[in-house]
Amino acid sequence: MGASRREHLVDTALDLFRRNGFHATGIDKILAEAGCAKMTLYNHFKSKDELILAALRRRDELYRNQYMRSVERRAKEPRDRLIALFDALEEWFRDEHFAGCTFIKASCEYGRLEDPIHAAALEHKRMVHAYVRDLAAEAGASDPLALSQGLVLLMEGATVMAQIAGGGGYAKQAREAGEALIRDSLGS
Amino acid sequence: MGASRREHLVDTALDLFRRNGFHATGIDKILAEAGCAKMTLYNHFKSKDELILAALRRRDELYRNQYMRSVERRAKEPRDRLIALFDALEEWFRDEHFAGCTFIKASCEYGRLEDPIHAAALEHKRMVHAYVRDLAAEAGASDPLALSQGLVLLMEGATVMAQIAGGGGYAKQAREAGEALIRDSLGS
DNA sequence: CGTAGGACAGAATAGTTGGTCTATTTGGGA
DNA sequence: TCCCAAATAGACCAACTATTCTGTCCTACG
Repeated sequence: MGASRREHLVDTALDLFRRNGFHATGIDKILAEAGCAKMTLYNHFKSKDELILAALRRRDELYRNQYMRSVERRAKEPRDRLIALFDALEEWFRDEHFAGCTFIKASCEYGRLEDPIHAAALEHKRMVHAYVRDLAAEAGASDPLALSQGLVLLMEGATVMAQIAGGGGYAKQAREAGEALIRDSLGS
Repeated sequence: MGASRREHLVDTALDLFRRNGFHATGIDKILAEAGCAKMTLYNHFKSKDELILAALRRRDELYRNQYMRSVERRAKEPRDRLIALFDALEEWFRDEHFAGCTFIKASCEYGRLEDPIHAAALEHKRMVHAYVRDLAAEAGASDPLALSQGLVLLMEGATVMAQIAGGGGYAKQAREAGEALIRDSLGS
């Protein structure tokens, strides 16, 4: 169970951070939940901040894998996949464990741009946005960047509103607006 | 200076909350910044949470006044005002004190929907969205609610991205996508 | 079998948190 | 000028924070 103790620590930390926030989650609570000793934490990580960074890396890995897989499972054609972006969002929002975007939350709690935690959040967003841009290019948009930027803002807006309002039909609203943008950029 | 001590306390608390977050801002820091004693805080407010709620009320009042005024100053015709929503956003993002949306941040740090602080954030969003919906109706949109929902998601998305990326051209991107939605809904 | 590494519980660290209490000083209105 | 309400400074509290250290135990490997 050697190497997996670290993973288990990161996973339970991520879960608590997502549910209760970063500042509000003390180390003692993480250790109690994970059922391990204080020194095994500080053996694997220099500080709480490094544990947070590890948790964000894990979340990025999990989210991108899950989300992109969900999009690609739903549609094969690039254009259809642009629309599937929003259906995959809806699936996420419907998850009983949905608690908003962990990276938006991280950037809220660690607001200074030069903070490594904030930088990790920005990096995650960049990766997701690059994925959307690539899809828009594959779909043959006249201006893939502009289209993807519009879609991305709708996605982020829906995510933030789903978090604040606790669900609601925001993915559907975003999808309808997104379809208009796609029509506008790809015709028909 | 009697009644204004309370106001001054709320203002400096709001400023610190906006810059450094809610959990990360202790009452001692607020009191030091405001230059007043602990008992005058607890004389006016039952708890830190109540001070936060007062700060959010103040922020709501300030923001809506400023933002709507900015929109209405920029354009007279309802349709033009729909576009001015994004120009007013840009003005906000460019402000050197811009630090993201305080209400999104509050909902991130107080994630439970039943928390009064979270509820205050939702209420603020509802008010802003109602304003956009009214503008869409005045502009004669075929489906004012649908149009306003699309515009609102673009606005929230741009706000969140401006916060994470620290500025950038998100207001302009949102405006371009918004213009497409408006064209789609109002013609020409 | 012996030993070395890892994880364990738990105490001690020093600092901060939100909140209470008291005793003193201030300032504005009658 | 007097008085009362409000603001003040500052001690005090228990609980919590992240982090370090000690000492014991278990397990896997040589």
